[in-house]
Amino acid sequence: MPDSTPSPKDTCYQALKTAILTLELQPGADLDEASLSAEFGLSRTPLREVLRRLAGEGYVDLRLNRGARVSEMSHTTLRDFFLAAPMIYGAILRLAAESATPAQIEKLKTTQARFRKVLQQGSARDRALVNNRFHEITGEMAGNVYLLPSFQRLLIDHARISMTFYRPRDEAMARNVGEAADQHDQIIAAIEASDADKAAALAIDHWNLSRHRIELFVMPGGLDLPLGAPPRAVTA
Amino acid sequence: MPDSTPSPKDTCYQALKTAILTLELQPGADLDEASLSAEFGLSRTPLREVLRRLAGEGYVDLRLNRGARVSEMSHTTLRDFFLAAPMIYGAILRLAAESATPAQIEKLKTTQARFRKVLQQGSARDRALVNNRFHEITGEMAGNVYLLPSFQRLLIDHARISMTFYRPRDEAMARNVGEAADQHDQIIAAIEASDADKAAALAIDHWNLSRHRIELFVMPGGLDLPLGAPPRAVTA
DNA sequence: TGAACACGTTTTGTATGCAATATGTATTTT
DNA sequence: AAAATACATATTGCATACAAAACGTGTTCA
Repeated sequence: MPDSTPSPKDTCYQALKTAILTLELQPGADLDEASLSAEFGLSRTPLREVLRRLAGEGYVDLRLNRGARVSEMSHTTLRDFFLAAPMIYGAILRLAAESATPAQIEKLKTTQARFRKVLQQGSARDRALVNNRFHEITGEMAGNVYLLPSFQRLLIDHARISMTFYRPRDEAMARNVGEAADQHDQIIAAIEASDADKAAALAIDHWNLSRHRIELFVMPGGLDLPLGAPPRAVTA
Repeated sequence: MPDSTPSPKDTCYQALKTAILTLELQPGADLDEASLSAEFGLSRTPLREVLRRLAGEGYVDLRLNRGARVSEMSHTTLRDFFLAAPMIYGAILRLAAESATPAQIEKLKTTQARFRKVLQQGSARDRALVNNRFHEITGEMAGNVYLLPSFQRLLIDHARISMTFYRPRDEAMARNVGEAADQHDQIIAAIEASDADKAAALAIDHWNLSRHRIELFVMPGGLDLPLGAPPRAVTA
């Protein structure tokens, strides 16, 4: 039988991952080896291996002789993000539609059901995590080892960005998030119908919606700019 | 002044990397911690961290309680490879053309000069490594943190596939490799001219040539098949 | 007053020893 | 003779101890 008790190492790995995704550990935060190893009940050696792994996956940055930090999210990365995301996700959903297994589709539906639930009664944290899981599953469906590294790197920052707008006490925002859930349903339908073109198109739509959501958030109507900063056009 | 002596850890990391890229360490090969740590003069602890890092970058696979192996290259990955490569590399070169610095362009030219040199008088190993470096630099130029993970994963297997056809004692193959070098020059020109569309188009061409090279190699004209194995169609 | 320096503290990096898991071989059992 | 099992061996995983590097603080010197 499979070992039901997860090792402290796995626990630590998962905990750090979700803490970073949910911004409980903020970008740039210092990760002290001693305190972390104490917190999770393992010695520094395996903890360091966990940090190495997280670094490889893009969750943290390592600096020689100066410890680990939660990976940064600069403004330049936001631009890079929206350049890469539609292309990668388009390819992922195309492949997912071509080769998803029934079992995977079932898993995706279950996750989508959970997503709708947490949209109604969950926290921003729950929403970001379940949404993240939804997209992770589409990545598993695509099953292309060369696309996955970038896709998962995208999902990390997508989850972190999500955290800023998944607490919508704002009408426009709530409607936007509801639309995202509808798109999830369409994505599932396209995958189930093996309609690769439809799936790829929906990927683009999904990111356009996401970008719009961010613009709603980053540009809530006009913040005061520092003196001397010239106003910039929002659209390209 | 910067430390001129590389640490044993870095030496080990680089050595393993190039050994894997050049197939000196073959896909699936077992990596024994004890012997490796002895070979590179460091203890198992830092060596394990090197292996973890290499795993994160896609060079090796880790199996719980069963050590590290050089990552496999199955036939299914070859298909995935040519699905992902043109898209990713197209995007990389597009971005490279948009934002390469003069210093980076200079580095690319230097590398291309080295490439032409090793094409004439270098080993297959040299050719694969310098070609790999050429494309790595284009990745640096693009500078998009979300695209790089997949791109570097592609470059690993590209280098390993290259190793099989960079020893051309075959006329068609030699011409093909020469064409690749010409394409490199065109790529440099497009980047220097900030011509993103041209660069992206060249990326596609470059992969088509690469695919053709592989077909030449995988289908050299007809090997004797084992009895009972039905002949298969080459094209889809 | 300000900058540089020296020293003590803190934190990261490495080595070694031990525990746990997997592997290979010989023996036993049917 | 084949399969299963028990045991010895080898290899990986983890904890601790030590070395080295970075950081903060207080002092000295211009």
